[in-house]
Amino acid sequence: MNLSKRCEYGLRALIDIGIASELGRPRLQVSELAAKEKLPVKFLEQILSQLKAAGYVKSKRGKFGGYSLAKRMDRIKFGPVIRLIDGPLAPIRCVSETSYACCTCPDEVHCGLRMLMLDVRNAIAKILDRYTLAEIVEITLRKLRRDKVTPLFLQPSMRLASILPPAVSPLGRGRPKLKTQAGILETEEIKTKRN
Amino acid sequence: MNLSKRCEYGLRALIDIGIASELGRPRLQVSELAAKEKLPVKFLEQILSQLKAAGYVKSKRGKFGGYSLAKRMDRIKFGPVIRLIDGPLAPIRCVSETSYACCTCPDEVHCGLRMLMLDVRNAIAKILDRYTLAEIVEITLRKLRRDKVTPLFLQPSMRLASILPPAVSPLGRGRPKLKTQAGILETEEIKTKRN
DNA sequence: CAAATTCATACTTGCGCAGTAGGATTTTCC
DNA sequence: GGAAAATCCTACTGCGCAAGTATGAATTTG
Repeated sequence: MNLSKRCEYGLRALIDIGIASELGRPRLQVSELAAKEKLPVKFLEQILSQLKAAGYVKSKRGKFGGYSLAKRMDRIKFGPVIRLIDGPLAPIRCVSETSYACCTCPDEVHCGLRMLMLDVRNAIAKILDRYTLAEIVEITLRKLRRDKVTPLFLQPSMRLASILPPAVSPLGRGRPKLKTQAGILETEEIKTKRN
Repeated sequence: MNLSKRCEYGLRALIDIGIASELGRPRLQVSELAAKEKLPVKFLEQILSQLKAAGYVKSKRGKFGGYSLAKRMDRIKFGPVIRLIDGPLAPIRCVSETSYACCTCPDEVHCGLRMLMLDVRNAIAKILDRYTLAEIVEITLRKLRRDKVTPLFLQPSMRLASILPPAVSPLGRGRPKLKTQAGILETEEIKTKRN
């Protein structure tokens, strides 16, 4: 049930670019991204290259170049990005929608494990194929603003509150609707219970 | 989001032993299990050894030996078994309940990826930590009976319908309650849409 | 004792993850 | 035009782990 580092970094980058973009800096450099998230520059470079090839980001070369989003944030769902980098969401191939392969079991129709894993796959896909980058960015910004934290790639002169006054998006769009399902993302407080 | 073969085989074995047990054959040999699911004998042997060490099955050595369940089926949940073999359910460690590890990101509280993955983890755990072997076995048996299929490790002389007459469990317990959530497992028909 | 089983341990083989390395190409500024 | 700063491209590496194989010891039954 693991997300690869490669995929994790890729998603982090997308979210960061999305946030910066929403705050008026549509383009970020690989070195900035790597610095913020503390990850290897050259590795991230590769990942962004892959995301570019898949049409999620576009780049500008040379001095003051960098990466920006290639499509609208509300059109970027997480499921497809993860599938691109890590392969199918399904725990086992015989329940994959996008890359089915039959398994070794004698009777797929009456396979208990398959039924269980189909449920798991659907639960995962229900989340990852519904949430868009726009929603995650919006929620993150709301939390940042609530706690008066300034994102790192903003110049200290740029204040988050002044850039994004409460309840008004700089893009003029209303706050995205989040009527997906009962999830952490909808709640204001994240209860971080560990053990 | 992958389940390892090792884990898959282990779960298959548990389910098979559970089914056989419910049908009056509480002990199965590794060779039988391997033959039914078409998987390598020695590999499966290793896996069962691990499951034994963890207290899920017990074994009898020598001629006519084999493996049987070491605890009640309704006490065996899938989540812990998968954690045993494959490690944490969480896609990234910073949202793992059972083996948390902080990640490289600068601000865990405001990390959008973390919020998303926490939702995914919870969705997975909600299924795997709720369903028990007893429920999966019951559902499988019901489907087998409905379609008049005889499990392979039954002698042809043993008829499924005679062993498990409709709506009456040989153990005398009623049919398990499945009020978990809307899932494939509850529905009678599995819609196997692929593409 | 012989056959059939589990038990224990070691070994193999290949692949994929997580990077490194080095240079080519493009863009901007002086 | 040239230097600096970025992306782009390709190759390479280390190494850990998944997925088995292999061999034999210990145990149980007939």
